[in-house]
Amino acid sequence: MMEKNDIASVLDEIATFMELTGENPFKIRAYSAGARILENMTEDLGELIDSGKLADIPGLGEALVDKITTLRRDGVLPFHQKLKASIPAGLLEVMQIPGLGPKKVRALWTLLAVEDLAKLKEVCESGAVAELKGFGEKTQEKILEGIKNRIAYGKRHRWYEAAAIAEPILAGLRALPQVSLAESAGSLRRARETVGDLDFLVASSEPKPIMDWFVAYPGVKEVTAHGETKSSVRFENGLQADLRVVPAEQFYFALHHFTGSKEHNVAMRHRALGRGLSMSEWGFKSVDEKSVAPGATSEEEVFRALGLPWIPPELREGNGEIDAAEAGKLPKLVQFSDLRGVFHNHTTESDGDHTLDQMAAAAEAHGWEYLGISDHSKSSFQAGGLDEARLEKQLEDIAKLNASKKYRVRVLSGSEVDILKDGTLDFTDDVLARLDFVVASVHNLFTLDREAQTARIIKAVESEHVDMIGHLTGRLLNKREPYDVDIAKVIDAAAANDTIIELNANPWRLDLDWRWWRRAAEKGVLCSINPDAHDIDQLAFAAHGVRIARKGWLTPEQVLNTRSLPEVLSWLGR
DNA sequence: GCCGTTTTCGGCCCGACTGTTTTCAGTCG
Repeated sequence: MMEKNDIASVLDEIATFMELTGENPFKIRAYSAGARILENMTEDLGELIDSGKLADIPGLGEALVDKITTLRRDGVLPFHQKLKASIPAGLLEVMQIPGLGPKKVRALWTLLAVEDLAKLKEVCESGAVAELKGFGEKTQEKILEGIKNRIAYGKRHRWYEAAAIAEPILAGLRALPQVSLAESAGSLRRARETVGDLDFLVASSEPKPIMDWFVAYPGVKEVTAHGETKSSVRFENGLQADLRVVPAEQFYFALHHFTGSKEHNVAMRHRALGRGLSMSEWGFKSVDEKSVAPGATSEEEVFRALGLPWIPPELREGNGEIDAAEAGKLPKLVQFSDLRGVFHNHTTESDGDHTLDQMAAAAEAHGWEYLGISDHSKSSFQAGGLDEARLEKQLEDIAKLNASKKYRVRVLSGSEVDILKDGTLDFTDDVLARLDFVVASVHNLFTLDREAQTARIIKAVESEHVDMIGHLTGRLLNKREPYDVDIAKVIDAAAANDTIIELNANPWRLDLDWRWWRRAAEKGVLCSINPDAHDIDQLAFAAHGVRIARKGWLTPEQVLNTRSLPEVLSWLGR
């Protein structure tokens, strides 16, 4: 049986193959769109298929439903296999080289027998590529450069790394005298966990000096485009950045357009057409050309023209945000300033870099009412996990610190207790009962099969003393895949047992993923935005968690640590 | 391949930029 994301990959592969065979572009788009739908779907695919409701999803017609059903059931699709057999597998990688699209790859394949990157490199180095019609010296060089850097180019960058590059550029753009408005757009503005490239948008009537400043920015390794209204550069680490300069009256249309997502824009354009307006990054145009189309001096006005309230960028993923906006049901999203404390933080007792006292001082500086300390338990030997005696000692230290009234922040005693292989915990119930809160996490046996991993975690969810489950899937962005766990089942168990699921705000983790939170919250699962800080600076990771919570449609009411200390203690039953 | 108050065919976003060629095709977003 094949899972959603694997089916999506097959559909994407079909789309790429069809590009190479010169299929109808709209047919290709339908397959790609189908893949995106599957990836963004949190409903159980098996249930949708069984109930016949898969076909109700816009974008999935008879043919795709049929193919998805076959893939899920058989794990293979004859249509896909046949297509695959007709095209060299290596061409998929060739397609990834910047500047190479289906037409050029097809030419390389049919005219120079290029079937993989090795052969591509060879024919570039021999000069054969530059001889081809439609190719030339520059293209040939660019391909070689692309082969050399393909790993760096292909990689998506974690949000905070992209943000660190974007912020000074944005500040620099705003400081230029020719610039009246500047924003960053794209997936950075939508707060995706990873960012493919940076999109800057500037309003100005004098683009040239702005473009010149941008392409000369320190750290730019390569200028891939330098035009009147658009320039593109690439930085040392492979991250690409685009800058577009538009007249002020187009700025908010362009900002909306380049913020995306693509799916959101498609839905917005569709809505505009229903109101007699054609919508693009340039603005509205009246379809009948008789009436004057509305302009916009803010993003709010873009939405208002379509009868909608402003939709926060985090929600613009084409997952029903427009329907919700129309119905007046957009969530009032949680904000960083709503947080009144944080759980799940470490000290020097286990693998943290700062002492209990230092962590408390740092939490106080954030203005928080409480700070939850949860060092590792004894089985996490590699992290200096605490045994019962050291935990006892830490309990006393925390009690003393609180009693001293040195800080106004109340330190809550906890443990990040290991979930053992069979789902039992690293401490016995009587030990756990003495703590203010308990986070239970998996730190080993990442490769257990789905059934065993799920059962193990659910057993912890059901444990009387476990208040929250830490980093549910264990993923490290760009580094380690999530472990194989049936998240929907864990969510159901968490709802049934009043167990919180953590939103681990470490920017490598951002776990649980934003795609699941809306469903979890609808089922009644409470979230806790936990920095998992291992030093005083990492307490600020909570901000990353807030962004992901917003992406997951969460309101302050659905997040435990927006509550006051008395409310939190009451919820914890202490 | 999908969709439909323009409904079973015919449209599906389209403009900027580059590199090639010399007026435009291909790529990208």
